[in-house]
Amino acid sequence: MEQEDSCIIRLFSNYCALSEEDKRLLHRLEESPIETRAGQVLWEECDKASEFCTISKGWAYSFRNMDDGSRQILELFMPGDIVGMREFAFSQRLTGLAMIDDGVICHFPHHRLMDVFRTSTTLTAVLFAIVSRHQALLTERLVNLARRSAQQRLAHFIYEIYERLNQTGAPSDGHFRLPLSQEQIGDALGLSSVHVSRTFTSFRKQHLVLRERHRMHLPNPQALAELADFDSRYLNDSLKPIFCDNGKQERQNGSSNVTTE
Amino acid sequence: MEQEDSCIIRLFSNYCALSEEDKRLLHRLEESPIETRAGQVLWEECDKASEFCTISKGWAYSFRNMDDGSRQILELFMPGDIVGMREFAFSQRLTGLAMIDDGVICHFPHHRLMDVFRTSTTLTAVLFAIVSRHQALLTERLVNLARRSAQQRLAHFIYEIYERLNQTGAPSDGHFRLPLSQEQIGDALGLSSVHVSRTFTSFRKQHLVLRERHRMHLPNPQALAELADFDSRYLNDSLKPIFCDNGKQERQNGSSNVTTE
DNA sequence: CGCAGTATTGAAAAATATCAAGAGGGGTGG
DNA sequence: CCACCCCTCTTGATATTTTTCAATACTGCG
Repeated sequence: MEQEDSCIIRLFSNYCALSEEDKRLLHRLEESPIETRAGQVLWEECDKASEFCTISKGWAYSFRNMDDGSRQILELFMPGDIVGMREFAFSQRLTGLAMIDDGVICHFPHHRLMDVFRTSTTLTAVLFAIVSRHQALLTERLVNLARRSAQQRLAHFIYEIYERLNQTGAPSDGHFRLPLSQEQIGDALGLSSVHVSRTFTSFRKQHLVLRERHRMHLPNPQALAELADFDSRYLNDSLKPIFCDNGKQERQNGSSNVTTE
Repeated sequence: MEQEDSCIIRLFSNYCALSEEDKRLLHRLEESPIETRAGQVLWEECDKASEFCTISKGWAYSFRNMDDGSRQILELFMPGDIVGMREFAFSQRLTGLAMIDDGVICHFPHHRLMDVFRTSTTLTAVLFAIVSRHQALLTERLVNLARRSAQQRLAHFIYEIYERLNQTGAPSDGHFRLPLSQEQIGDALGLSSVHVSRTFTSFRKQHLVLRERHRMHLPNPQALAELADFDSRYLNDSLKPIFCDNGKQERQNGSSNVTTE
């Protein structure tokens, strides 16, 4: 219980109580950390894919460069996230990965995951839960891009980040850092940077979002969430206790049960 | 080797040679098949989630109803697909599921998956591979919706289906059935049904896609793929042999290796 | 001080949605 | 077999949203 510094372990612990053996296994996924610089591209779209990585410090994003020169940012990763699961079944990367901040990441090869499958049913289940949650994020982003106006998209994007940050513990009465340029935000939302700027201006006039360089302030998060038609189930509901095997198995009888409700 | 009728087993076999024991385990996921009718809603967005299901016959789609009355179709499922993984970590459904065709589906509870984790590392890895491939599809759809014109979106959508159908074996010189109305296609692509109609008309004039009710004909699939900026890696590359444990393990030494190249 | 990246604002253009009217097709009941 | 109706599709006119282009301002930094 002493090496709780690891964000991976903290992340996994959200889903299930871990045995010491499990923790030891997880620690192996964080061997050989590497310092990275802001803007550094960790891999390009067609690179060979035989590794995952975990992000220990800093933010990163996955992206795709389009034929017409534009770019789509697909996912935003924060400390504790596991990156590269998408390519488990693939030999090549399907998206690039770049650091936003300076940070620290740890690579580990695909077959290390096989060790986990072989050794710990608990960790396997938690991994599945993490992938499942990740897919929920992707789905929500898809809905956001396909069906909402520019205002709603931006509101949703900002509010999602705000919520994710709150979940990691840092309670921030509406203030937080968002180290993305308006162009990058546009790349994430499928909007031109010009329109992102206009939308921010509009939000400022409505007193919904105040942005000063990379510092954000939400005077009224509730209102922003409503504008975005934000349904937070996809972020919150996933922290329910998962079926765990280690020792106490009594949780497995009732079907699914929620933590707080 | 005699019960190869099961599409689940066929699907899994794409990734890895299966032991008889594995096949038996898989068969348990297809117990108690249920007949379903076209249009039938298998679950709604907020239903309790404690089951997956496999689709044995027919097509289905997942959807999300928006506040403004519109609807987003997220994924298209075909025989052999496993549905509902997204909610493994959740207590509620995040999207609805509806049948397009008459069909046959099989439910199985989440904890049945735990049996798989406990019993077969091979199947666990294949499951991961399937989820990974599924995530690749989602990602591609996201890029499609965020970054492409209506023409490209529709072209990409149609060509993806064409490719997926080809992969399941039915080689169809450009002819296939697409049992979706133009309104449903619009719901999938974030376009109005009117605009889908216009785009189809334009395709007909360009001799790219001929659609007659639910029958599609692609006189020149190549051209369509080019228009869509279609990169088929996300569909094809995933069939590489995955690290398998059963018996012959020699595949695990080299890092990742591709089947055909 | 000047420079490069970033943000703002206006005007015009392009893409897509909405509204509305009509056409075709297939099933059902008389 | 016909009439009718519902559903899907098509097409035109107009409205809205977002993009693009261009000019200018801001900011931190060497």
